[in-house]
Amino acid sequence: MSTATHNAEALAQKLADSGLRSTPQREVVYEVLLKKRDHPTADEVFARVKSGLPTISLATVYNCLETLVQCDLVRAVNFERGPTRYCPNLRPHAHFHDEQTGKTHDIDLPSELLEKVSSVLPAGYDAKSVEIIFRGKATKAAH
Amino acid sequence: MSTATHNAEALAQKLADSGLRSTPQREVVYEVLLKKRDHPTADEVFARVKSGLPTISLATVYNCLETLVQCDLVRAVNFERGPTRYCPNLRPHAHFHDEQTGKTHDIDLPSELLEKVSSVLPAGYDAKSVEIIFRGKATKAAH
DNA sequence: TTGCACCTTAGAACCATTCCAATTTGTTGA
DNA sequence: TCAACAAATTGGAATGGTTCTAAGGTGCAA
Repeated sequence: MSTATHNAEALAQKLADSGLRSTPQREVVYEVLLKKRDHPTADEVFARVKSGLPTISLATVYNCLETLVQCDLVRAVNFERGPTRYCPNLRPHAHFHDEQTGKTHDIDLPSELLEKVSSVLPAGYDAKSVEIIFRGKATKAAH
Repeated sequence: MSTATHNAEALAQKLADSGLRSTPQREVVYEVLLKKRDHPTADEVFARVKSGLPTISLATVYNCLETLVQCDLVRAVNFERGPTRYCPNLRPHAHFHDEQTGKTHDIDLPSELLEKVSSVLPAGYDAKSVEIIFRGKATKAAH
């Protein structure tokens, strides 16, 4: 079975879990995110998706991205006012924002660190998620 | 010397350091941020500032906020697509975003933790700043 | 095979922000 | 003191990302 087929089935499954349908648009949008993990904006996804599905509309791309976020297949990332970016990496990770290049890199986080971070919360604060963003420059490229 | 006067002088000093002038607009915008530290948007700042300076324009509020950020007197905060929020708290701190109320709380961070967090960065990544955002619900109000 | 809920689509509308050109204000040095 | 120049403010227009709306398509379920 090809990777694409496998992803499509995993997607169909997750969508079904939420009572939603799998559609060509949703499949292609998801494939595009998995294929090039450079935190694209909705516009960039739109451009990439069009080569496989020329009649798709921008509104649909927004809809699909929103759906994927709801189904926990994709994370929406916002830092620095500007377009939302999308990330199919579901492992716990931080983002490193390179101020020179504007590129965003994923940084894996040991679960031990996440616990440590959450432990600074005073009583009465119940965090469902933690997001960590680094800003600076990357002197060498990473994966 | 009143607090307001003291703040105004600190502001004038910081502005002068960058070769900028202190103006009534900049003073009032800064006062407004210091007075109610609830991470207001530019629009909210605009509304609050108008009571003291009825002829100020929204464009000026944006300009002043940008200036204050440049002078390191204020932090601009962006999470959740939506308007930028402004925060006069300069101590290292994280933000806790209460998903029920939409309110944002400051969480002080021990410098020891910041070091720990930064230590997860692989070689080649040089972080100038770290931002930490919690999301969840606050079962009791804090400060 | 008809009905109905879900999806997609194009374009209009929206909202936060930035840009622009025209004043106003402040500062400097003649 | 004043002229001249720079810095700052203003209102409105323009922009860019996103959401809304209304209309048309698609596919499962009785």
